[in-house]
Amino acid sequence: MMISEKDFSLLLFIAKNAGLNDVVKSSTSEIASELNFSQQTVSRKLSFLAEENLIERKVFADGNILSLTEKGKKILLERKTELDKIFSSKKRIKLSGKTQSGLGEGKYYVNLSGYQKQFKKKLGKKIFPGTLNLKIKELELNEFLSSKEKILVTGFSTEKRSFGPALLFKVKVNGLVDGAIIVPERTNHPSDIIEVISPFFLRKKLKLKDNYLVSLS
Amino acid sequence: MMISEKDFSLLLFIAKNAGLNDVVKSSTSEIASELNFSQQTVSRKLSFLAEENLIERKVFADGNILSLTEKGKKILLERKTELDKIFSSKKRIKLSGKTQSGLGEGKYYVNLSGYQKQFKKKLGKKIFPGTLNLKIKELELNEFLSSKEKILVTGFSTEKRSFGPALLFKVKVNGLVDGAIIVPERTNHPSDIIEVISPFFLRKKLKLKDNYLVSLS
DNA sequence: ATTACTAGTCTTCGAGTAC
DNA sequence: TGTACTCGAAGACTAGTAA
Repeated sequence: MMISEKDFSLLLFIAKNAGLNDVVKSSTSEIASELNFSQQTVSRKLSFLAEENLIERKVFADGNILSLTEKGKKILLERKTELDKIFSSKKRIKLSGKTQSGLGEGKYYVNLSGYQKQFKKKLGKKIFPGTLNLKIKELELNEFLSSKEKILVTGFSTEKRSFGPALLFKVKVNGLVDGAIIVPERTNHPSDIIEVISPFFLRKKLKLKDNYLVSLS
Repeated sequence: MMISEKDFSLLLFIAKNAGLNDVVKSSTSEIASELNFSQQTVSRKLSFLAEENLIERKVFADGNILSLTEKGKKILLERKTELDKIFSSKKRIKLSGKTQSGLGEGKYYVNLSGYQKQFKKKLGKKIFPGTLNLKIKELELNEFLSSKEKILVTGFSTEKRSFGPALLFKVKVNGLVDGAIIVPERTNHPSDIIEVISPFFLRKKLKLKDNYLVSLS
């Protein structure tokens, strides 16, 4: 079931006039002139909304008695929740860093299938087999990461050795490109270099060279 | 300009992914599969939204960079405000009263064109030339009225005499019918009788006789 | 890979009316 | 007054395809 904009306006009209738990009495032509629809459209749409169980409707000789059903209220609430989220989201804190040439270490780890599988599952996409190294200010990093959700990547063992767990923090690189900061869960040497993974080869996609300024948000 | 449901979904998609003040990069087909539209529809609708100045759009060979304009944000905010109102409205307090036969006094005052004009302007409809008298409990009345918005009706003078200002409080009679309680602004004798005006002849419309119970909300 | 035009199909609208 | 059916017109959608 897909409700149209006009359907939604009608639902809103009923909600406004009846409230969530009361009824409103009105005729199709009265509603029509209020919403700038035709009388016929209101008639058709009221039937539809009642059929879909979004409203309760009783038709009398002099108009309709209308109220919202639980399902109707739910639809309105869903909309409200979506909009609330959009307007309540805090301003993104940004973190700036400068590109560094990596040692190829990141590439090795990120390529391990024990990690790759989890990246795909938790970030939704296959990750480019390499990392972008950024030099940042440690103090800023802590503040930045504390505003982000932690995603845990568990450790695993191969026949030869074991690999520790890590944390991912989703970011937008230069405001556009999806990526994630990856840090070992228990790092013994705090560092001012972070590694960013992404479905894309970031150096190429963003045309980066060493010592270029990159923003994460 | 009337935006459709699909337009709105698209706007919402951009708002969710770009946030209010940032951009998002995506292709028409990517958005299409996300929203279950066709690629062509997304293309058409993005053009439309950009034309209507609801979004800013830059088209590149590998997709679009999209963000909300102030006008786009405003539309979302309007929706949010409407829904907030619906969900924040307190439960209506009700007031019960019993019908009384009036003295015809109310009818006289309500009929004066100096008042009638204001009724029409402030309540939106021509008022039936008569009042419904209800006997209520004064304590309940105060609480009830304090939850309502006051609408002021100004006094006026004719050649013969002058008429004082009054207050209106919009109500629903028996949960259905629009009406308003009217009280003189400076009443010298507090009373347990109130007068209700309405676009309709309430006694007839609600099939009332003396001493019938009527609810106001 | 993209975006977006064309053209045919499907959906939705409202004027005219019936009841 | 009401609601709501029919039916022709207008609008919106997508498959095919060009660029």
